Amino acid sequence: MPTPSASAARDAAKLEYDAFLAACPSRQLLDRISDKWVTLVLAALGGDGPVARQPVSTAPRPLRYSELSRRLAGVSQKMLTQTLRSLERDGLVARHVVPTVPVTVSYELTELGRSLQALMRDVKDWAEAHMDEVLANRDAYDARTA
Amino acid sequence: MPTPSASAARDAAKLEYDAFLAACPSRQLLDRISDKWVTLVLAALGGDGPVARQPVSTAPRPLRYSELSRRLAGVSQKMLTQTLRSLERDGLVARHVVPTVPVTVSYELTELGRSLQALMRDVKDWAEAHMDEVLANRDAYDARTA
DNA sequence: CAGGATCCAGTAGGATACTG
DNA sequence: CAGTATCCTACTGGATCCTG
Repeated sequence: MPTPSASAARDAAKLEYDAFLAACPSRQLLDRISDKWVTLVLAALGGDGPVARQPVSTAPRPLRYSELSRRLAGVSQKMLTQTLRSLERDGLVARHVVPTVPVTVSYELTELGRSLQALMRDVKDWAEAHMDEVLANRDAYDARTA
Repeated sequence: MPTPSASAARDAAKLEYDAFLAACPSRQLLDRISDKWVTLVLAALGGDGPVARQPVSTAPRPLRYSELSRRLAGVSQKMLTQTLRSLERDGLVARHVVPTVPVTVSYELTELGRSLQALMRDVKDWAEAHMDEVLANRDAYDARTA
């Protein structure tokens, strides 16, 4: 199944699925991945560098559950677990359990996950890079409508 | 031109803002743009072609409110209006009112909006392109945990 | 046509407590 | 450590009615 049909299937899929249609499964998938925590989890697991800022600093490596919860400041354990389960089910992250005591669990991106992470990282970077501009626009809008 | 918040600040912004921090404004912005309807509205206004499939078909042009609601199948008028207002306030879309009777309102992407749309289009395309793979992963996961 | 205003159900998501 | 289970609230978002 996973063979050279990669690019061929990709092209066919683009014609099959259309997120503009309410009933299309891709609409649900879009809804899933359009999530703050999904973006941040992927970013954390993928290393936060724009491309390869410092190959040493935050290189993509498996992260422990506790590392993730520390990295994603403010995330509740419920949302973190829920997000991780969802990503695991969709095959975007792989979960590794080492039966030490207490157990050691780590997460890392799959190939599929990395392909999405590359896109989501850009979105996260966009948000950080254009924050000032957006803030200024909001002020202008609010002043205009006040 | 010693403006502290002009272009120099943009570069610094990448270092200033960090969506991993709960209190950072960019976290809120990330939350805003990580929205199904935002993605779809931007895609609709930007033309849905992957890059330039048919320069004639769905070229980026201003869209009427009713055109948008038809394009985004299943969107409620509340969500559409709310999304458009939010995008307008953030300076991602421009709203044009022509005082005919009844009024004619159209929306188009701003420069800033186009910069984000380019990223979000990739995300939407990703969802459509990898739908089959994700679906297969879900089946495998569900079978495994059943 | 392009919304504004309400009402209301569903659920996302936080806080807390417990467990292998 | 890495969760699961439960409770509970607040907000999301759809449906409906109304207007310039």
